[in-house]
Amino acid sequence: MTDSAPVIVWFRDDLRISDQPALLAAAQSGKPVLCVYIFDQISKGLRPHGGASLWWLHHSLAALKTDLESIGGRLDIVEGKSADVLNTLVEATGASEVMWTRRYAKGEIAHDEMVKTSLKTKGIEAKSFNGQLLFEPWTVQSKTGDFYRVFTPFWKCCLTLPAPALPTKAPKSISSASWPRSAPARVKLADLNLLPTKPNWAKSFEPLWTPGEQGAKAQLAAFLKKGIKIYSDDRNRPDREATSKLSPFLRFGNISPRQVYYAARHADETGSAPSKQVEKFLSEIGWREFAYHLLFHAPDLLNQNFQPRFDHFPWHKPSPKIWSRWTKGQTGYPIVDAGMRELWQTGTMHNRVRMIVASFLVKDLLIDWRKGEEWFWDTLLDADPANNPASWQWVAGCGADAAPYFRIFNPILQGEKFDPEGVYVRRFVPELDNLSNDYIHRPWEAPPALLLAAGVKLGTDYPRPMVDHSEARDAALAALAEIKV
DNA sequence: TTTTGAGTTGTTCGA
DNA sequence: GTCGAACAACTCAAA
Repeated sequence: MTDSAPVIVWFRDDLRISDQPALLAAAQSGKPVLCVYIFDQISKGLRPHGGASLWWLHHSLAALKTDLESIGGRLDIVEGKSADVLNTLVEATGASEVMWTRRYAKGEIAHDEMVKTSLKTKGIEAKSFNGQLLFEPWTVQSKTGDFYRVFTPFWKCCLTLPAPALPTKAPKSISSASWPRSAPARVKLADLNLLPTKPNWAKSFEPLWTPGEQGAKAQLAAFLKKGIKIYSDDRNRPDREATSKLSPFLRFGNISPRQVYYAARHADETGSAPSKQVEKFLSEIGWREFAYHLLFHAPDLLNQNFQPRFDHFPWHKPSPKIWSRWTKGQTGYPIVDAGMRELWQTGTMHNRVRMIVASFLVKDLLIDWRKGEEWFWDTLLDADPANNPASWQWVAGCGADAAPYFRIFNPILQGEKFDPEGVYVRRFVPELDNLSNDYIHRPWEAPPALLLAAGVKLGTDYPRPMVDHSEARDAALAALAEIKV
């Protein structure tokens, strides 16, 4: 009996088989391995997935299943409370060890700690590994022993630390343990009902994304071939193709940050991409690290203003009408509307445009950043427990950054600067297709004859601006002045 | 110990 | 049309 005691690998946000330290350790133990995914939307402290994430999760699990089978393994899926499932499973299987990749949100840490303790009382060892970050949060600190609140010194410090471990290959083969009758009931992936049906709003995602490890590798290869070479120059241009599009893969661990980091370094070393471009890209991976470290050290990042003086900020409670104009991309500012519609149609949004739409919600409409964060959490394929709140707080001005409070994005200027020919706007706001470049970011200023010729009837075909930006800016500055220290 | 300078992502105003 | 200053003021490293 003890000979066949299996090792359980508990998969969570690490849905891959290469550079997967928990899986590798299990394979190297020489014991039979049980690969388990527990679909858990109910345990206290674990944030339920948003809608778009569920779509990605479904396809990631399908891919992981195939990948595990290719090395002789299997993926068993169970629905329920993680702790209950694991406890029943170890009893049923007589497992000696449970292995997993660490996660860093407040509730996740507490939850996994609880699981670890309850396994320990049964004499079962739980081993956790780092597969999610380049540097563990407790290893990066300033000279005073505190955590960093500013990115540049943070990233500088990271780069002086011992280099992250080199990525490892997938185990060549694993021997699967059987699933005893007394173990929790397994479910088929399809029975989790992760995919939208009525209506299938994810249909437009399908041609754009291939979730899973193979898809991640293909995406990385495509980026290394093209985007990374112009990354620093073009990354802010939503009308061009320079971003990596790796974020949802990283979110679900279809690829590890170490794999991305070393692939980019390699591109630099072999001269296939200029250092300047690569360094900029690596610093973006650094921002992901920074967000995770902030979340670890300031666990209430999701709900609480990082700067407490914002606790008294006079947020407006949006009417359903106002709210739907932002979410549906009907604000009357073309760059904002293009972004919100891109999000709805593709499950992602260009980084530059995320800042613009977020600034518009928070500064022009004076709506609490937490509302925006929730919307993004539900609609983004890359909805990330650290990046999402950290970035929203950054835009709102209450986050970890010396962001001057007067940094309020002007949606017209931003559009003209980063989408000068309106290529991006026209893609997602086709009703403005025939409007000339001069007015594509400010249609309400276009001469009536021009609008007529372009077939645009303001207020009918395309909305007038829901607020006057200049007035909204003054209102935001006045509100910000109220909470000045 | 204190001081100084720089810090992802910006905008407006007036010369 | 371009350019610099001003907007307010915290963190962190280096001098």
